[in-house]
Amino acid sequence: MSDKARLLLDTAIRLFSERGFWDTPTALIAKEAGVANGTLFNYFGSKTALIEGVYLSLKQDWADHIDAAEITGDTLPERLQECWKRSIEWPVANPDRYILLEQLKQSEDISRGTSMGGANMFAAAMALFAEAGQAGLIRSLPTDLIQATAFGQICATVQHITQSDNPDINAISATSFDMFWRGIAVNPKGVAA
Amino acid sequence: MSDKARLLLDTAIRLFSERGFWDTPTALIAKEAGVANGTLFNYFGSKTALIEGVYLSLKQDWADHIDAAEITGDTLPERLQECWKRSIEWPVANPDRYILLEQLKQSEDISRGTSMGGANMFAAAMALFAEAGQAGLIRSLPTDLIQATAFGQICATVQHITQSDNPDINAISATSFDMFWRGIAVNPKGVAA
DNA sequence: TTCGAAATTGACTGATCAGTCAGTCATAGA
DNA sequence: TCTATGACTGACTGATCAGTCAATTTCGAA
Repeated sequence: MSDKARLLLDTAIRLFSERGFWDTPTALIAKEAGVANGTLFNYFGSKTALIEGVYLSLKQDWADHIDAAEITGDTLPERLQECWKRSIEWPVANPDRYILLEQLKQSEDISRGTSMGGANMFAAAMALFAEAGQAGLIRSLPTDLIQATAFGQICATVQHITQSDNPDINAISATSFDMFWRGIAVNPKGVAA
Repeated sequence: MSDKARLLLDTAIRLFSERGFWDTPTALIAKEAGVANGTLFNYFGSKTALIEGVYLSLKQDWADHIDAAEITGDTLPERLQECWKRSIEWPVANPDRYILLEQLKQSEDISRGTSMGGANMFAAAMALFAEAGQAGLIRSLPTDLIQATAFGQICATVQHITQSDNPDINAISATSFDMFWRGIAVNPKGVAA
């Protein structure tokens, strides 16, 4: 990706966060990025293409945070908990970007193809779930349901943290993972919150 | 609410579902509702006011479904499970309206005041949680986190059902409640999925 | 230094649409 | 029947904006 495209994306992310998609003319994005109106359309063929670019960029940011370093931990649940914690950190650290991403996920402008494409944010976690299933640590439950539940609970945790004063992020993250793990584990005793 | 306002709301809900907010001109809503352009603005002062009306109407629909009949059940967990099941039924039965509601919840057009206002969809469930807490059935966890988690897991369950072929809604609903209850209960043994 | 291709520019256009308002008309009350 | 009321109408306006394109600038290669 060229520097100009990167600059336009970052400017768009900032302005979309501040003003919303439909109150942010492309001309303003170009102006704030310091390029001409027409230049924006050299890099993104339409406003919709720009919005899709923003979506993929935010998703990639989140995925990169989760995959930033090797997942370590003695036991599978510990490694899963590490994934869980990282998944919560990015939205908490980047609330504006997270809100924007949530809006885009629902938006009619993100085609089904685009919404599926790009980074799979939870590839690492999914692999660990598969391993845990093989190891007999998880009760027999639909994989889809486990994944959707995990994502739903992570978002719920983010919301709870965001609304708290002085939250202890690590503690809340551990508590919410404990709730989740008790729900799916064959023998949840092994993990303390 | 007058018949005309109701008619305009229903027409708007249908068109917003079919075409999205920003591809639905107010003139089209009025036309499809069989009234003049200007009449829409007699009932809703602006397009934003109309959108907020749609949001409140959908939220009320969902709440009405949950509160449709007295919650019965011998034990508190059974009554909670009944609430859980009803909460899932409406989105599954009205996927278009549910998707629209999710979009609106994120939308910049719904002011914080509006998003808080209107029916509290989970008032009945909240009361039951409070009772369960008093009765010592629930572990010590932040109330906020429990509520957010419940909502997140319900939405995850809806997503899972929506993506399934021939889903057994009652069974999945029971399974997902079981996952949730194991997460928060002092002694989850009492409830079988 | 010259040349050509590619990148950049920004004034412009054509279409869209929220919201207005002067006028119409159905109805109720006298 | 006559009149007053206000709900309703729909053509119109003023502003907005995505996207275009001919002109200009940049820059690397010869």
